[in-house]
Amino acid sequence: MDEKTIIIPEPTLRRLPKYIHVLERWGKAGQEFVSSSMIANELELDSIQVRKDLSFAGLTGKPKVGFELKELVAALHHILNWDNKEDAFLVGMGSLGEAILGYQNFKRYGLNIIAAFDIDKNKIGARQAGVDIFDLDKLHDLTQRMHINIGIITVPAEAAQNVADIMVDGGITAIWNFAPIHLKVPDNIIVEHAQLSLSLAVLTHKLSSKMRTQEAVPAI
Amino acid sequence: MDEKTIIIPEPTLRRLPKYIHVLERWGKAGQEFVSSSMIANELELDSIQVRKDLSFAGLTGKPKVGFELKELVAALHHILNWDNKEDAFLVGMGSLGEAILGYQNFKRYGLNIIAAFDIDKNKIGARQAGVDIFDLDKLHDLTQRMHINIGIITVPAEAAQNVADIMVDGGITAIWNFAPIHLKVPDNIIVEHAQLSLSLAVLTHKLSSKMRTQEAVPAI
DNA sequence: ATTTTATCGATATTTTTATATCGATAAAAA
DNA sequence: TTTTTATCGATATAAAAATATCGATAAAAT
Repeated sequence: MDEKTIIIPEPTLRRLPKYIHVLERWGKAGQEFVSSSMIANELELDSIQVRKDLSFAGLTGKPKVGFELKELVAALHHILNWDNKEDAFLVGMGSLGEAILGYQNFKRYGLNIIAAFDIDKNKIGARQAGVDIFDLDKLHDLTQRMHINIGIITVPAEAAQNVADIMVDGGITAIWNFAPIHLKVPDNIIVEHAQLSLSLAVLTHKLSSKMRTQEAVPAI
Repeated sequence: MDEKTIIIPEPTLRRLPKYIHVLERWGKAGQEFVSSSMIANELELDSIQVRKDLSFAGLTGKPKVGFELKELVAALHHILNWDNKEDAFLVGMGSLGEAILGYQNFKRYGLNIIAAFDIDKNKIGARQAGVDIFDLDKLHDLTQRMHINIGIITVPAEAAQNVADIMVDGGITAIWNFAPIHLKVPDNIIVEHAQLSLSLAVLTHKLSSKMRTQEAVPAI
């Protein structure tokens, strides 16, 4: 009842995986307690921010020692629903699709890709990373019959909207979109754009501003 | 002189590629002018926000018609330094590394990956997507000799810090990091984390909140 | 020729996010 | 046992980002 009313800010959501990653690493090393300041220090964040983010986990930390590590990891996983396995379909077996299929780590995040789709006859029927590749024709039917919630789009931009339409029609409720195009879907469908170019944009812009600054102030 | 003093907010930087993508699509279709509201409508954003973002391009739009499309695309490219080719090294020829190498589109963003590195003897010496794969041993020397600015890290988390250290030591100034770990580098080095898990976190959290809400309010 | 309209661009307001402050508390040190 | 210390957690403030307002203007419609 509480869980659904609390809205977690997106910037916080994006930091939670970072916390999980450090905590899991420390957990393997045998650590039992962690404090906000330890995490902040490791990730070069503000400890107040970390504490606020962690507060969404709903745990109470002990003064002077912090939080019980395993408990905290479990709570963070729960927030992201990474403690639940969720089946997904992936469409587009180009290089990016293959990479995502091959990247076993997603299973740790509860993402279980159980089938892939493409239009290329040479790919259809084959298996990749233990997953069968089907004809795109089958997407609608299989989505519906298997009650799949998550669809991953790794097709070229021109094909993406069509794939999204088929997914939505088949009952998919969340789309992870890697194509560089804004998908138009009904309001109740969740779309997360995971476009590498957005991240690259930040990098290249910062690099060029930096180079400009250095040119302006030559070696002292 | 103006260019370096104006700081562009990161949320804006992350939207610029989206604008570029739509504009290029429309440009191919023969469109000559675009308005903020057209873009906003297409991307489901606020037109005021789009106008403010576009203002960083430094162009003046005409009332009633908007901006000259080609001019705007060029200006946006320039902000991101995508009108300049920048050589880069990629380290880690796992599935993600291969995907990035194979994803030719990055060339459109000015990113030119000219060599790849790994520690796997079976991969070293081979070519992938027209790029030679070298022994990691060679990374430091080649970075230095070729004055490479951008390093891309696609190795497992455990190996990432070491690779980053070698890159920094070799003179790299910007790192695009795909490993799920926070890299510790000197202040003057730019690091952009492009971790898929951050984006997945937003998706899975939203999906689970949505499912909880639907459970609470069963079919009407 | 005049009015209407869609847009820009500047400034103002609101909302969101990040950061600071401070009392309370449990562990460690004196 | 008392003091010091590191932390939590709540509340307050500041900074950043998103959104609203409004006059100016050029194109289109009347």
